[in-house]
Amino acid sequence: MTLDEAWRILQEKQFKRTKNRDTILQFFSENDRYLTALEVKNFMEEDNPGISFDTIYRNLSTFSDLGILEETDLNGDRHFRMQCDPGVHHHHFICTACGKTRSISHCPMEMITVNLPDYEVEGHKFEIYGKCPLCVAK
Amino acid sequence: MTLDEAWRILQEKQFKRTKNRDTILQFFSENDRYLTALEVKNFMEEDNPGISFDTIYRNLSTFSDLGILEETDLNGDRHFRMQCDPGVHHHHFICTACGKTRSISHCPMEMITVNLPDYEVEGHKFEIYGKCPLCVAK
DNA sequence: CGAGTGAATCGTAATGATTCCTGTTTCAGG
DNA sequence: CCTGAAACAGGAATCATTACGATTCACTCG
Repeated sequence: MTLDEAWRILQEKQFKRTKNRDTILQFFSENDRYLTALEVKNFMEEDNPGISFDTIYRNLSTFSDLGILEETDLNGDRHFRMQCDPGVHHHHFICTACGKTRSISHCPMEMITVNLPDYEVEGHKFEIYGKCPLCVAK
Repeated sequence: MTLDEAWRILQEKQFKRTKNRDTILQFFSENDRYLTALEVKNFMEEDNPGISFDTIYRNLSTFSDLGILEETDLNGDRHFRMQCDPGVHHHHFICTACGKTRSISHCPMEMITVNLPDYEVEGHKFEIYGKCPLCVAK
């Protein structure tokens, strides 16, 4: 997702355009991988030393709710990345060394829900972990 | 997995037979679902009020390492359940209401790794969330 | 069977991520 | 430019999890 698309969504929902939101989105648009709140904070402190975790988490949650960011739990910590393909269902390979991701378009759900009659499926999680070609080379 | 199988593994690896480990395994063998450390602690306090979290987590981690328990992160918290089919790769449907699980034998990995040449796959996570037939009925 | 040894445990303190609270600042609209 | 609502800063609180020194326990061997 581009910065413009993100801001279009935010303004449509009446969210204000603030410096902090700009900086956060900027950071995500430059980093094509899952990031933690701490990484975001470290980046933001460069030009806003007093930034608070409250601000970070509030905005990350907002962005996640609006579908601007994708969110996942890795080792019990929340991680966020720019929504890579809005509206298109997909999964990720996640590099455990550098954090970079690769989209996986195949989703196993259709094949499986057939075998779950009477079950009410609400969601699912499918992620593949390993080393990307670049990190394998090292 | 049965209690006997679990103890066979533990004794093979020279782990001592303690009251706490007995109680923990007992609890898991009676509850066919993912449990938190807190749930385990609450159960154990009935006959051991002074039980410490250190003991709980240490043993849960040990059991998980030995393949006696299966472990997963749900909403950022560690959850454990008795290994249901040792040695046989499978996934789970997890009921978000009662926590009960149902094994899913189908695994989408073969189909996908083909499309990840040069990637080094270390692991994957596939879980389905929703309501089981019993909880749907309510 | 009873002492010795290292594993296991207890009790509590520390940690790290996340959330909450309160007063202050900033944004957008009139 | 003024104003109310949204957003923010700073710090305290919470929750799960881990760490640690002191103590107890399970098993071994004499």
